[in-house]
Amino acid sequence: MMNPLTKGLPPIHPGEILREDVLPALGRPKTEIARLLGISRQTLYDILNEKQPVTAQMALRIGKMCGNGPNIWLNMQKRYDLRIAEAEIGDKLDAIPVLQVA
Amino acid sequence: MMNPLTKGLPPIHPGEILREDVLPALGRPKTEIARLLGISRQTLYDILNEKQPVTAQMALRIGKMCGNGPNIWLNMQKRYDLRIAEAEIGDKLDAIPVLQVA
DNA sequence: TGATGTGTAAGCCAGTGCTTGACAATTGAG
DNA sequence: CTCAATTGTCAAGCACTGGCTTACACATCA
Repeated sequence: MMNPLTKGLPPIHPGEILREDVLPALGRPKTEIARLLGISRQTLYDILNEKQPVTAQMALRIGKMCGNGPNIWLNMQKRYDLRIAEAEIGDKLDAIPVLQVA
Repeated sequence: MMNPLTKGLPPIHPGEILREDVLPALGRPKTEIARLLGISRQTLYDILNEKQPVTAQMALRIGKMCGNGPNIWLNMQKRYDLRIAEAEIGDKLDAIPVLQVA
């Protein structure tokens, strides 16, 4: 049986949405976006290239700029992190017993 | 007007739930819990004392042991992180404009 | 008595989030 | 054409974090 966490969905990094959908829709130079977000240009590129996660602070910034709040972004990152973590320690998880409440 | 993120709820660290409710219900020595989770005793104490966050890996471990999955733990941590981050950069957020879709 | 658990502290290490600075290549306005 | 701005990427640095080991004093209990 398939792991219930997976459900066939690929792990999507928030940077992908930002790069593919959001920024194109805004239609502004990335240099300006970074300046408006109050972060370095390099950091923005790292997120867009999925080399850096969307932290809570970043989620607040991006959520503010997009007008949709931080939760969407942080949730995406959370799901992404879970997938990565599961791939990393999934085997060790089997060794952890499910404890019964005494 | 109150910030919609806050809603009067205090930011609860997952370690508090673990310390106050879960571990007492399990009724096992913390030393054993740490061993079963596959983490160091110190790390467990740091989480219980809210000095370390519940990472994705930790959420998987704890979720497995408690039988309720990782999401609850990671969501709690996410909400907690958002509160902290908001307290840290809340003022700088005001400087970020809400961009209109061109 | 000795083994086990509790709580805390100190120090270490690898990794991460984010920064600045620099570079070559490209685009666009006057 | 020319010059300024944008793009995409690399390298190095810095402060901090997640997790570990080791250690200590105290409490509990077979």
